[in-house]
Amino acid sequence: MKKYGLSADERIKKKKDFDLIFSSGKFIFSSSKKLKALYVAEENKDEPGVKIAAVAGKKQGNAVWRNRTRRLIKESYRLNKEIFSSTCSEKKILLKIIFSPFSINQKKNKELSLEDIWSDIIEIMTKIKSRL
RNA sequence: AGUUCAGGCUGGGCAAUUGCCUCGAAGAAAUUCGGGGAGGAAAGUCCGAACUUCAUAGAACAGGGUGCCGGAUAACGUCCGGAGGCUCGAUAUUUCGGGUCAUGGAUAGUGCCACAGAAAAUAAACUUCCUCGAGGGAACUCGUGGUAAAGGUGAAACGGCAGGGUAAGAGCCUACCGCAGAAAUGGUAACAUUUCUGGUCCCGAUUUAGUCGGGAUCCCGGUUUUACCGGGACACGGCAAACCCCACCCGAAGCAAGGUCAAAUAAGGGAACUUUUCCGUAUUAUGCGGUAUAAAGUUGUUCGCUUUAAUCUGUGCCGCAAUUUUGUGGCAGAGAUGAGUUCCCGGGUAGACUGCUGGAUCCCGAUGGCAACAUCGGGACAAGAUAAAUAAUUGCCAUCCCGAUUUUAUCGGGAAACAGAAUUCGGCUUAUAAGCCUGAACUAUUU
RNA sequence: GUGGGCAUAGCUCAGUUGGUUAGAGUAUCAGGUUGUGGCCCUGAGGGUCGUGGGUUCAAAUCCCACUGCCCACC
Repeated sequence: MKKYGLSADERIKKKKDFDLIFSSGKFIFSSSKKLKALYVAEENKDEPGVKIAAVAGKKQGNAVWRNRTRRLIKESYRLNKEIFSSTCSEKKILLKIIFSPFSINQKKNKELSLEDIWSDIIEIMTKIKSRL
């Protein structure tokens, strides 16, 4: 597995997984309220690891803005995913997380850059890690 | 020269690092190497097609759409060319240029036209006007007829204006304009231009004159050509984006179409196996009672409790009854129905694959055409994802703006739109920073 | 991909066979009533009828295009 990669195995692809997380997941917000996250942790001894997805609601912006926001979230996760790499394999846990923007939208934050997202992603990831 | 508006074109480039999707090659695999990776609107989903399935013997109705004429096209509500209307500007009185138009039919029928006005659609009633008669001194009143000119309102008033004419008047007559019809010429056509729409006589109704109806002859046009028919006009206000009529077009649904494979599950079909053991009792009945075993249900679990272990038909042997047919009981073994279990078929859900990108394709040139476009020749292959890839960061160079130095360059800072493929094409509509091109309007300066 | 609906005063809604002041409730403001406030009574203001075109003598109403919101189906 690549150190800074984000292949298809590390993303949530199935509709059942999304239904599970949206129905029984736990919320976590960043301190600036820019982002929110839903996560589910389940025991899985065969394939421990982390799976993520990025979701942007339809009312928050048009297609270009939503795509860019999701790419920025995935990019900042990709460069920081070493936070989870050791703990999940030790505890035999499969962690599933959905990130999505919360208070930001296209009208307020038209030009979004990586620096706006970076610190919030790290904060959410460390919070989830401490709760496991 | 600037500003605004309308239309059109372009829609920053190169490199490095880290990633994603897809295709190809290598490898047992992890993975490695190489090729490719958003738009002019990908958008809105407003039209038209291709493609697929369903239904089909054909047609019509209903419903929907389109609407000046000709052409282009696979098709269109699109495009090109032309005609006409409206409008703006210039010129200066007739043309030129720009913009724009859902531009068939109001004599097929129905309906609507507020307020005001005499009247809003069969032209008639009312007021006024005029002749004649009666009354009266007169103003005037009443009756009889004539006429549709006047009524000033309205968005719109039943051709306009001028002259003649008359008792008053009227296309009643005349000139010009408008409208309508016919013919000729030009044009494929829409349409445009030009010309014509007249004269004489007789009879009847009514009358002051006119007018109306009928007829004859000359004239014009057509046909079936010694003949027949038609014509010689002022009638018909607007609205069809009101119903409607006419002409033309449309079968329905959509890639979540459709096809292939196929966990699960219901119905159905086929095959195999199972459908019990012991004891007692009775005989009209394979019955009844007990016991063990198995399965199912109940319960957190065990025990316990409840239910089920079926039904029918031949065959052979034995016992009993009777008259030989026969009846009845037991045992053995077989078949059928039902039930249960397992397997297979079938079915098609989740899921996977396919449809899936090479096509009415794009670029260049020649020929035909005013053009849209067509034909021919040469060349090119250019995203294919599915909770959905096409990205992030940095540097350099271009473009524009601001500031400083300074004199045409340098330094520093900043800006760069609208927007993301989802089966594929042809259009339309809408959004769009900056730069460039074309056109129109306005403003200023100079000559 | 397909189909349907809504937009009118600050708010909730009438009004759409086209017709001459676009109306009601509530809210706001002013006056009255009361010792004061509320309730109550009287009056006033407040509308580019979502935007832009067109048809018509006349458009909130009819037609076309656009914007925003909502709903349904496979």
